[in-house]
Amino acid sequence: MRYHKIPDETVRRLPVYLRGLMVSANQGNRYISSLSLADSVGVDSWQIRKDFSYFGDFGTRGVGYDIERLARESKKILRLDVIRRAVLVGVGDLGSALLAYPGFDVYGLDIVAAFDIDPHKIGRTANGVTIEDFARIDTVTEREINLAIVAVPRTAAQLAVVKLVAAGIKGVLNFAPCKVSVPKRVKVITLDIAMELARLPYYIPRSSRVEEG
Amino acid sequence: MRYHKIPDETVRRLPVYLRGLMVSANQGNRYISSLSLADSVGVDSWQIRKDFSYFGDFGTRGVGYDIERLARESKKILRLDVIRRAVLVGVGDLGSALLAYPGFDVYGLDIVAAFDIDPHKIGRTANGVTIEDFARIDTVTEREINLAIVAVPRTAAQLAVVKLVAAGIKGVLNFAPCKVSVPKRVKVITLDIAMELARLPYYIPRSSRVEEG
DNA sequence: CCATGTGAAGGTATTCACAGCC
DNA sequence: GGCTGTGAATACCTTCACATGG
Repeated sequence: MRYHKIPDETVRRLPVYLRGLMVSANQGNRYISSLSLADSVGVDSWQIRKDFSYFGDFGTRGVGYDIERLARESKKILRLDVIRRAVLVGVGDLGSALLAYPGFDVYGLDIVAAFDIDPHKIGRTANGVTIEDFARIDTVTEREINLAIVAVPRTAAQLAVVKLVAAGIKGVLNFAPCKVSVPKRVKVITLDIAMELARLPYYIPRSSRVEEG
Repeated sequence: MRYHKIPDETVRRLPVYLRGLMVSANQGNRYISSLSLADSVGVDSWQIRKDFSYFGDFGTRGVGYDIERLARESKKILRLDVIRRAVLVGVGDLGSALLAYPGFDVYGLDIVAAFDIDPHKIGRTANGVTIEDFARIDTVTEREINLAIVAVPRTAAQLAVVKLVAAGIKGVLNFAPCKVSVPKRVKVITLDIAMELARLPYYIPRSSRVEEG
C-alpha cells in the first residue's frame, strides 16, 4: 500500500490521531491498539489502520502501535518536525484570541510574530509577541516563518495573502470568509466560523420544542 | 432530482453560495449565472447547478438565477429562516472574540446569551450580552435558543455539552479539540483550530527556501 | 490467539456532456 | 444563443472480510 496517493481525508484525520496518541502517552501507556485509539478519537478502527498503512507498517500484530513511535512518525508525515513557526496577520478580537490560544502547543506550532496595519496596535505586546507594522511583512522571509494565520476583515484578505506569498509564506490558515487566490504551490485552508454555525440548523428537525436529554 | 438524498458536502457549500449571493445583491445585481457565482465563490459552475438542483428548479434557462429568490430559498433550506438564536458557553479569549465576531450577521444568526462558571466573569457584560452562571443554563429552554457555541477547555467540553442537551439545545458548534458524545438527534460540528493549522505543513514541499511570489 | 494490514466490494460525491428550455 | 438541469461516467473514499504475522 505504500506507494498510493494519500486521500485528503486521511491527512485531515492525522492531527486527530496525533492528539489522541499524546493524550494516551500522558496517561502512561506504551502501546495502543487501533480499537482503543478509535474509541478515544471517534473514528473507526479499520479507518485508522488503513490511514496509517498508507505511510508504512507502524504496528505490531497482536500488540498494537508503539505510541511514541507512531506519534513521531505522524509528526514526520505532517512535516511538524520541521515546519513549526507561524505569523499572525490581523490582531483584532479574533487575532488576539488566536495569539493566546493554548492549543497550538500540542503540535509544536508557534506563533512567533504578529502584524497589523493599525498604528495604535503596532509596538504593543500581546502574549509575548510584539505587534509589527504589516508594511514590514517581508521580514518573515529571513526569520524562517513558513505559515501564516490571516485574521483580517474579508475585504483585506486577498491583499494580505498576496503580500504573504511574496514574503515566502507557503501555507495560510485563512479566517476571512472569502475565497483567496494564490499560486498553486501555496496551500490555503479557509476556516469560515460563521459558515460552520450556519450549516448547523439544517440538521435540526422542525418539530419538537422540549424533550428530555 | 428533487427526491434524492442530499450530500453532506452540498449542505456544507450552501452557506458559501448564500454569502456569494448576498455580496452580489449588494452590488445591485438582480440575476446571476452559475458561472459568475462559481467565479466569485471558488466552486465549479456545474457543482453549483447540481447542488441547487437537489432542492428544486430555481434558475431560468438562458438567464440565470434570481438572486433574491435563490438567497431566500437557500435560507429556507438551511432553516436559517426559523433558527437564529445561539448561546455561547465559555467566555474566555476565544469566547469573547466570538461574541464580538461580526460574521454571524450575514446569516441572521444571533448570540443572545453567554454563560461561564467563573464568578469573576458572571454579571459582566460583553458586546451587549450579560454573562450568566452556567448553573442556570437550563433557562435557555424557555428562551427559544436552539444552538450553542462551546468555547471551553477540552476537559470541560463533554460535561458542558451534556447540560446543553438537557437544556434542549439541538445543535452545537464545538471549539474544544475533542470528541463529544451526544444523542443522535443532536448535531455537533467540531471545529478544531489548531488541527487545521497542523495539517497545513503536509502540503508544503520540503525543498525551496526562497522564491519570488 | 490477537491485532495489524490490505485487496476487493460497496457507497458517495464529482465531473462530464448534452438535452431541455427561455 | 445562452444557461440551466441532469443522467451517465468517473473518481474518490469507506467499509468489509480475511490473510498475515507476532
